[in-house]
Amino acid sequence: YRGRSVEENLDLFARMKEGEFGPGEVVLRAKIDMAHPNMKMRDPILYRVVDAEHYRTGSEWPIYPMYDFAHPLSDAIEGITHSLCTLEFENNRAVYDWLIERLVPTAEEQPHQYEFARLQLDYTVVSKRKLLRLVREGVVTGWDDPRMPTISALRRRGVTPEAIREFANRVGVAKANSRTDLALLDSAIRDDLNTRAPRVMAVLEPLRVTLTNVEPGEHLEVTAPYWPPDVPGEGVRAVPLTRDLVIERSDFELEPPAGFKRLAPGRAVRLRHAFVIRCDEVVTDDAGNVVELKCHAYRDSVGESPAGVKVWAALHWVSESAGLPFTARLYEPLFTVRDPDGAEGDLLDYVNPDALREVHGLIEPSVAQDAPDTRYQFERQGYFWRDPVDGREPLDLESAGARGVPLVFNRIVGLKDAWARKTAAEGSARQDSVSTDGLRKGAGSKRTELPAGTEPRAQAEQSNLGAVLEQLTAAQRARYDELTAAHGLPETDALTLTTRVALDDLYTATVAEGAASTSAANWVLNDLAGYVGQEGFALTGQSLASLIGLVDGGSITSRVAKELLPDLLAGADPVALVKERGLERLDDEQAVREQVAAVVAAHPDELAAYRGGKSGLRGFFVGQVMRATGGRADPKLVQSLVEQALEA
RNA sequence: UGGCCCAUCGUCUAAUGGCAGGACAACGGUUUCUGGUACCGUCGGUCAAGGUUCGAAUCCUUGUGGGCCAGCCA
Repeated sequence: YRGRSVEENLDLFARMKEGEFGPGEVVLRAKIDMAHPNMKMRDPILYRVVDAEHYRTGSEWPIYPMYDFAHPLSDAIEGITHSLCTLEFENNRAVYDWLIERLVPTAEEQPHQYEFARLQLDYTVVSKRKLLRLVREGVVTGWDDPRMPTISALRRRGVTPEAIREFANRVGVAKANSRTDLALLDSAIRDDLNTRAPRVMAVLEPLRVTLTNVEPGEHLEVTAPYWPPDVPGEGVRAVPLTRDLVIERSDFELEPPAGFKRLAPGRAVRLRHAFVIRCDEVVTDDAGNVVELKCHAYRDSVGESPAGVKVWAALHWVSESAGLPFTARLYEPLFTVRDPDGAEGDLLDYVNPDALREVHGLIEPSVAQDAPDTRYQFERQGYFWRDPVDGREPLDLESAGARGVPLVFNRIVGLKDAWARKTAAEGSARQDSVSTDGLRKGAGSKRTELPAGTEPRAQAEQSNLGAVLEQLTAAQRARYDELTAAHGLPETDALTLTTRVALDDLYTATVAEGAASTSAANWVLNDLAGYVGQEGFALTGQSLASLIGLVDGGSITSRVAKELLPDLLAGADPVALVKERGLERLDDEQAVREQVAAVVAAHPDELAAYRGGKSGLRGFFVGQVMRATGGRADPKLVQSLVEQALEA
């Protein structure tokens, strides 16, 4: 079909549009190159017949463009300048450019496609297909299940847009495939919520505390500020304080380990915002579990320290009779491995069964008066808000005391917990010493493991050269011998020239114009290899030879020569350019010395740092002088003068 | 196997060929009625080997590792 005439194709396309053909019968393709190394360029399909119901045109319109056709056209029509997409479309850019060049007349109007790496997160997957499977198979409750990495899930969990943007800023944009640590997300969320979440007290896993010297019916009240002193914000609330309280189970230890700063038998701690209590008696059940603490209250210690009593910590608490029962949903990473995509076997084998944990606790009653979308910090626990789907029933204060009020809080993110970190670290250290290493997954880096058999690399390369030489044709072999023997080029250089004809042509032309063979080879191989063969490459051997002459003869610095390169590639004459722009090398010691002095004088801080031992700054000074002279100063001279000036 | 892309502290990311810097994490300290916050400090990196250059994370070559492409999907 590639040979069919334009007229015939146009007619066929018109009939395609009229709906004469069914799906699969005909297709419109771009005639590019069926042998193109990039598969996307092998005559890509542009239009096909689709038998589908469109939400606006119904089944009237029968043909639809492929992505590769629609993308460049819609960009051009909409006046897009930079079209951004993810890395997997890199190969498609060739088709994009091919179409744009043919369809958009001027370079100024031509849009360009740029690719960037997709954001991937540790311990989760972000591919829509895989997330869909989690939804379909009921691993999660839906796309907005707070365990999911979707925007709707983050929103439901309580993460603010500002936190997500800040996270995105911290991650940045690059072309390297990477996988971001969840800690980066967590810290962005905490930074955001720290200044906007009022503090309240909630006990997630309650342990009963009875204050022996507070009467059963006695109703005390403390006034507590919503904000700590270091966070701007005003307002207070009343917190009921009664004989019956609860504290966090983890805030009491029968036998406190070293470093444990909380409540234990005989110890005293402060009830946050209230008085200090002392644990006098521990009540256990038949199985030996701690079920209740009987404590003495230092009732005069609100706002002051009781004399002669060591206060170990300040603990959050809630009145058992006045507090509101609630459910807390605690979220952990969705998967048990850092990279579930890369793990062997079925994805679902790595789902973390504890990604959602529900606990039932008590919260201070003040929250009943707040807007339902208030985000709180539960002191010493984390940031929470009421789940927008299951936890937003209007709260009736009258009935709030009654159990069964649907008060459901999501943990948005936990607070940093130095104590938990410490105990976890010690725990795993103990484990490691017992178990064989590697049981705790090797969190090691992606590429530190060296491939097996890299030892005898030098040898391998040696024999590799021999093997490559074997494969050369007779003509190539002759050329290789000529370059190594007659021209005196190193083996690797000779080999590259031998196998890359375009480079060899330029090299030959340059040498023919009188350039030294090693200089010519260095320039061609090191500085020009990336440009030779590109569109608009107009550098001749003559021009290169005269450039080399200028450098080797000491007329210009190599730095200036390299800066001239873009002009030379476009066909400019080096000698004329140097004359026109006044780029001759600056050898006048007095003039350079003045420049050095000026630069040193202009950077007193750097000078002090250098003299303080930051010797790398010498390069900074050299660079500044080179810049000041437009790259013209003889770098060796600059180097020695800078050294003199810095040591002076 | 071919073509294209990528490689910098444990993680993410900067650095017109001229100071390898920042954030997170970790570790230590100060402050604290949150083992939070804030502040100070410490540790730690250019995948490897060659080459070009006065000077290379940056340019060249080769190697290694990773990603993408062979749908009438996007």
